[in-house]
Amino acid sequence: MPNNLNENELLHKNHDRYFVPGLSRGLRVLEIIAQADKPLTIAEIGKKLGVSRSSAFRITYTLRHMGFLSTDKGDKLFDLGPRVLGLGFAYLNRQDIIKIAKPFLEGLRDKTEVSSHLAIKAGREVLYLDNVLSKTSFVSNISTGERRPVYASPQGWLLMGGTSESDVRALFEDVAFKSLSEHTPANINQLIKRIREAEKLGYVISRGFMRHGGSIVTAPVFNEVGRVVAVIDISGPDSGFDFDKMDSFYVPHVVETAREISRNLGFRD
Amino acid sequence: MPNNLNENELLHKNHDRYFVPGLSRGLRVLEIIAQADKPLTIAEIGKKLGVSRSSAFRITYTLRHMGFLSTDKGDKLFDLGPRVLGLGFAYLNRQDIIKIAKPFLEGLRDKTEVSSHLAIKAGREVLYLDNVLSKTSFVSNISTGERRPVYASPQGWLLMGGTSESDVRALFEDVAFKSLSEHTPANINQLIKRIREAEKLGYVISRGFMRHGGSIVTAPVFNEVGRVVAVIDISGPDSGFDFDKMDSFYVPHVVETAREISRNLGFRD
DNA sequence: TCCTTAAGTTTTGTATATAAAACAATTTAA
DNA sequence: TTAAATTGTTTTATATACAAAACTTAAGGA
Repeated sequence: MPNNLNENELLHKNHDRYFVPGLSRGLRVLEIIAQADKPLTIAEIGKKLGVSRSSAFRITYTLRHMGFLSTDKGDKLFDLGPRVLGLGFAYLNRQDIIKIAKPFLEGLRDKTEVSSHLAIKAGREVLYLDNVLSKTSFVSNISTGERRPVYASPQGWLLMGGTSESDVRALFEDVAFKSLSEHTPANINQLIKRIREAEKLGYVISRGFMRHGGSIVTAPVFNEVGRVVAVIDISGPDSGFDFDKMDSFYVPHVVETAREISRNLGFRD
Repeated sequence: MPNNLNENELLHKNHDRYFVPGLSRGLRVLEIIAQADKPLTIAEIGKKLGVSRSSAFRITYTLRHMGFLSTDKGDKLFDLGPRVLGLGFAYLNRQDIIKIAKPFLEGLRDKTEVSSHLAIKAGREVLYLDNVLSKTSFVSNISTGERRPVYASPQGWLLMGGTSESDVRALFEDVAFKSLSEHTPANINQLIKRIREAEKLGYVISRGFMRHGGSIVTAPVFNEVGRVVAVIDISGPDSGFDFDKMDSFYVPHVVETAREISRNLGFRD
């Protein structure tokens, strides 16, 4: 994984002066373990991080004694510890937008009978902050905390609205565009086109996206200075939608709900 | 908060040799900000952490550039950044407890015909990790990812079992006890009483809790060292329960299911 | 207005965290 | 079974992270 090394180098070269390397590396160890699909050894961690075994040893030692990492009985394999949990949920608890949006999402769910969601942009990913489950078709295939690539999701395109072309290019410079469906843009130029279309239209409808038989209607939420700060959507299996009423029913409801949330964030049309 | 300092000292004295102080302090900055109910300045962070302003500056600089902290427009106030979210949810995804508990929760649902749930403690909140819907009485009013205040829920009291009185007081020191029903403790003393009762009894029955016409039967799940790590419950509208069979039927089933899950986590009575 | 205090930033000498190397303990291969 | 390779741990010389002090800017108070 040369990516890990590159990111490390990049951070070091750019912000050398005040950087605390031990901290940076420790947090990246947590993410490396989070992304790995199995517990890792010290040697593996060191290799992925691009540091010596002795340094990896000291970092894991610190994290383990603090409760951010746990080990198996032999102290050979490191996995995430319970102390990391507090951080993620503390973040969620402070996002006022969740509390503000909640009743509107519930209203939208009740009107459309489809699960509704709230998401923001976190780096190159769409991050789901809340989901309100449909009462009729029980399930949503998205849960709070889940992430999707920005480039490959309609919510992501809306969230990039208002971003300059050069900023978009900078953000996706070294990203491989994997084709997740026929709608996935294959390169940056196609992505920029999608972003501009979504921006102009003010909503996105997607059918058969990311997985078979799922559909999405999504619209942007603006803050007091008119920037896109979040998106809401209704989504679920195709069986939950009446496709004849897409433009006349679902879209207006989603767009209007997004606008109401925006107004509660201080947005004035 | 002298606690922060003490913990720091302790860690240093005990494990001096291989400790990475920058990492330890950075993570504690994240937790300090997570626990604070407002964004903090560099000076405040330094004070709470017990380090100089210049060190606090370097730590926040590092965390901010990595996306673990965000700042307001003036770069004066620091709050948690979106990157922390990934860590918490990665932990949840790996917690075998959800997979281990699932079949037992389903069995409990089938026997009792009431929706069953799994929850853990996350800070001052009860966090629902899984719900298994009743097939007869329509819905559960709880969904995965939802949170309830620890002090106001029977599950929360059980989850606080084994916690010392002083730790309980510290945790709820600055919490306002809102009365959510006639069963809600009105202050810390009443809460401690509830916790001890729940701990002694080994389960909690609650009728008309949190909302009209809802009941709960809940019991604790223990890990291999006998600590409470989770709770399970059955809950739903009163219409789903046969109240004559509370003690003879529902309670034994819930308690026994909790014990089976505990055994699968390594607990030995 | 000027003075005082406080907070953020930068510089710098020094205490110390770090990576390499050595060592110990496993695991793998022949 | 023995040798070679790999991994975890300890030591240690040195590169560097740290706290203090200096500097800069902003906020209050008289």
